[in-house]
Amino acid sequence: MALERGHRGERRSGAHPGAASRARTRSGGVRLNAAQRVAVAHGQGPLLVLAGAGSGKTRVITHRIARLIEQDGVRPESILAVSFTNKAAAEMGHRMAALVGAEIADRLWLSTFHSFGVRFLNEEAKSLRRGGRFVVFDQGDSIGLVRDILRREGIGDRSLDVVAVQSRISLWKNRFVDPASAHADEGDSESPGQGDAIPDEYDAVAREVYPFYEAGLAAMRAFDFDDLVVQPARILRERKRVRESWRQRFRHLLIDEFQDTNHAQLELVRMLANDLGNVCVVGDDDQSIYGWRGADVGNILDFERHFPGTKVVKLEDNYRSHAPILAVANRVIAGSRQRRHPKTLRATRGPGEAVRLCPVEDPTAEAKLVAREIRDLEKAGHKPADVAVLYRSNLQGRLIEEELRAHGIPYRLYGGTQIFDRKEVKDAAAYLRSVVYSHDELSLRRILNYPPRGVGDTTVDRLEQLATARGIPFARTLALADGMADIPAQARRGLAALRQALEAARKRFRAGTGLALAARDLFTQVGIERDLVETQGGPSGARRWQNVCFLIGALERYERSEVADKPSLGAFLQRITMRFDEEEEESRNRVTLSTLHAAKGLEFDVVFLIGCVEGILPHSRTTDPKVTEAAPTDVEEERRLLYVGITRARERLYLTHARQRSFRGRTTPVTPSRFLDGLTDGLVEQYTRDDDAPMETAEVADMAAALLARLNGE
DNA sequence: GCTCCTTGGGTTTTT
DNA sequence: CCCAAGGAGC
Repeated sequence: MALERGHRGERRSGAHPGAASRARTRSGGVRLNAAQRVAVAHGQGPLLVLAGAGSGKTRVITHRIARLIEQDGVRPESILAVSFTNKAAAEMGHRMAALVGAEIADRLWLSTFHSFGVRFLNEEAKSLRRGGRFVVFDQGDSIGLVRDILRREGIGDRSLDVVAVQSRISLWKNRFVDPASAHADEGDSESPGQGDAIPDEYDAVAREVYPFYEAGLAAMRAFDFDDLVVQPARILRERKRVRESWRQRFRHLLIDEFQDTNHAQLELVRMLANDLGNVCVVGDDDQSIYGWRGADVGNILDFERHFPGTKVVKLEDNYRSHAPILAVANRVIAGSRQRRHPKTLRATRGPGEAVRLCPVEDPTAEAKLVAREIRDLEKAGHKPADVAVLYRSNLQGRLIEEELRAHGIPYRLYGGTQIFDRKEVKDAAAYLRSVVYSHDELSLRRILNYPPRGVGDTTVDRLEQLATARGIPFARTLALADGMADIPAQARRGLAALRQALEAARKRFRAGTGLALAARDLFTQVGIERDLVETQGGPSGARRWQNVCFLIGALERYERSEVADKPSLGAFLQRITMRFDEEEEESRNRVTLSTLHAAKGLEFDVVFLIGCVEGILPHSRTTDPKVTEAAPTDVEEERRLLYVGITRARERLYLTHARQRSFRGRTTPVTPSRFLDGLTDGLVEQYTRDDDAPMETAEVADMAAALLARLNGE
């Protein structure tokens, strides 16, 4: 029954026995504090848990679920717990298994909004005009579709930002504004979702594209990420019987990270909530950092209005950080000018070290400081894995990376470009999609001439014209190309070869066994391996083929794990589109490099929060009046970003700010972040290293030795 | 149909 | 300054 079976296998391989997991909690053994107990003990009706950073919210959720099952006798399959990422959902599975045992944990519905949506739409497929099978478009696909439409319909010029157009449409969709209403909205200041954004040329373009976009999805039998939430919500709203049946299914809903939900997600929760209103939401408005992509902090601020009679519990005891770190965090967030649920984190861990405020000359010196400190920390017995370097933009990470490498300090980049986003993996996946989803024109066009087989733009145009003229799907024209005189012989041969390869693969995949093998054969047959390894050549070509092999490996793993259900290529593709099977985490001992956004939910003994300067944090895009759409609320989101970063630290926190940085090739002076104002009075201490100078011979020797040791170790 | 070069842009990102 | 994406040229 559980949506995410992923955690099963991992747990079997011996992850967390319950005792170990309990021993790990720092909240004074297994006892819950008073507020936590209230949240766990709450019976029927809506519950809002305002969980400050490090206040043990996951414990509350898991203990609450366990209590519902064990004391109230709620059946596990009638509990739906929604997280934001697959990783969080899997982690929840582990924790639940530790609490109530694997058999019971596996019966729970633990999922993300989006994987719930897929499950829902698969089940309700009959009532959808798109028929039984649908392809899921990720954001890249959506952008690709918008790009095609802009080109095909001749809208705008090429300076147009396609991403901006797609994001307007996405914001509309999430507010249930359909293409017709988007037109009706014209001039309405409420237009694209983000409150007081000024309607501009992009609204006009997006409005024009929107109907084509929706038609395109329908023709391709595709749902984009927004649809995965919006469509279930809409179906539940419009069909009483479907609604009643799903409401009966779930006695209790629990939603984590509620401050990150958007309008459509709230609506889905409302539609799923039964008459008892057994909805428990957990979150922290002070950690709301995804407003820019449509998250509405109002969902948590006004939860009591959405669900009358809500019981509110505040978790303010922090079990993570030492007092000075919390004092700084409280001070930073108290400066917020936005409406919030007032909260103050209380320290339960000892007093500890003052937060270190580090002025440096420039980002290079910043990187050097970080690397040198980490080396000293290692000497003092800290493990690299206990240390993180956090920053506003990925660009900043580059410099740190270089410096750590020079010092032989092992690191891992958190987030960053995922393996499934790599071009070669997307190409390979497009082949699989073309096999399964004959209507997925986007994927078909992607592979039509990859690897190069003599099919150029002209040929594609001809086929497209033919499809339009005859009113047939684009895919069907492949079979007709042979008879078309205006298509060059080479292109005809190429298309025939592609068609046969896809057809042969389709037969093998339909059998439902040996999926991975069939995929590998397909990739080899159409020449992906040859293209990467030979044509493109070099070590990078081999590595890219390895990435493709990773996809094959993921398919193989899926095939083996999902023995209960019948494995299907379609299900696999839906999973990878939703980043289900992310890269196996290298749990080796490494320093974490991460953006502030990606760091939410993580914690470390030592945190370096670099680039605390105006223009970076807050980012200039949110403060520069010249930049369209910069609203005052965006600056407050930057403040919360800093707050999130600060509260990642358990024992030691460095806040670094450079005096100058280079911007567009120019060296520009910068000032410390406004958010640091008022932190000087005893909360923090100034910290500089005295070796902030050319390296000494001994240090060079040290670095060389560290590097050598690493090279030998790998 | 493919390759090199110019041009423009440079925040965060999971699903 | 550095990178990615589209256009002109081969």
